[in-house]
Amino acid sequence: MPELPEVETIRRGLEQTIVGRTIEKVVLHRSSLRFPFPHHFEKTLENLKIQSVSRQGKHLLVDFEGPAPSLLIHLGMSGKVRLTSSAEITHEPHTHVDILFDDKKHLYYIDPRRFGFMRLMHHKHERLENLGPEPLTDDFNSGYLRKKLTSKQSPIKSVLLDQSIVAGLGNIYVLEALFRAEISPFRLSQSMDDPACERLVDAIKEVLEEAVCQGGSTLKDYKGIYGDGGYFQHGFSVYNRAGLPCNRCKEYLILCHKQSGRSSYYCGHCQA
DNA sequence: CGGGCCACCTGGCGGC
DNA sequence: TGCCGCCAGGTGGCCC
Repeated sequence: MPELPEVETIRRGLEQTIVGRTIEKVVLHRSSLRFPFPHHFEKTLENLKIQSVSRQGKHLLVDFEGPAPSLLIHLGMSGKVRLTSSAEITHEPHTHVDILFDDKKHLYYIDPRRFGFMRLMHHKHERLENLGPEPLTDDFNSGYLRKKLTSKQSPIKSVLLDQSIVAGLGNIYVLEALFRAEISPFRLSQSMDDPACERLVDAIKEVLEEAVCQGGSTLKDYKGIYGDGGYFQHGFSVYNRAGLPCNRCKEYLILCHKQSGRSSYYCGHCQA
């Protein structure tokens, strides 16, 4: 589920509910997700008081008061975070982590495919290696993008999926932004001139901001920390719309072609 | 080294 | 009904 808008929605939900709370107990229902949990993971977190919840790209970062490592969470493809009162004990399948707070609420981590992971970051403010700029900050601008694109041999879509170029985009929002910028996902990066880079940067910011406002996109899985879905999927122009009419030209049908193993949806008429 | 491809997992869906 | 192949919001590692 999770690209930047979904992770940001979760971050906002957690910020309002767990900041100031203290972890009483951590229970793991398996020893690894994508990677093994750190040694002494549970004991390290117990009795820590949450100071803030932040986000870098698709990563969630939980910081604690006092000298303590930060908790880094990546949701992979199917990871979900659910906050429930003590009354709701309903464990859905694939619940791998159970964190109990001092107000007796549980934070569950659920992840059927187990592509997600958790880490402890011991160096405060340690930058996540290899993460590019946040797309919604001024560090991500057309000058920056143009410079990054000139040396690339690959099509524009692959570059935008590279988290070291810009952090937080995934298949959905890359394709939606390319449609808005009227740029084909197959266009070679080197052919992107200044006007094209400006259109693309604007489109990326616009799409992400709208999606964040709507609580992200819910496809198969739910997303909010209370199990509530987002609404941006109703605003898709191309994603999952193969065979439906393009809502810009109203004439051609949205196409779907594989691009390095993943589906690319686009309008062959509006995007060049 | 850059870029393409596969593997890692489970579940849901459509087709036969 | 049942089985099979294919697909899915991500990304680290391998290979050329």
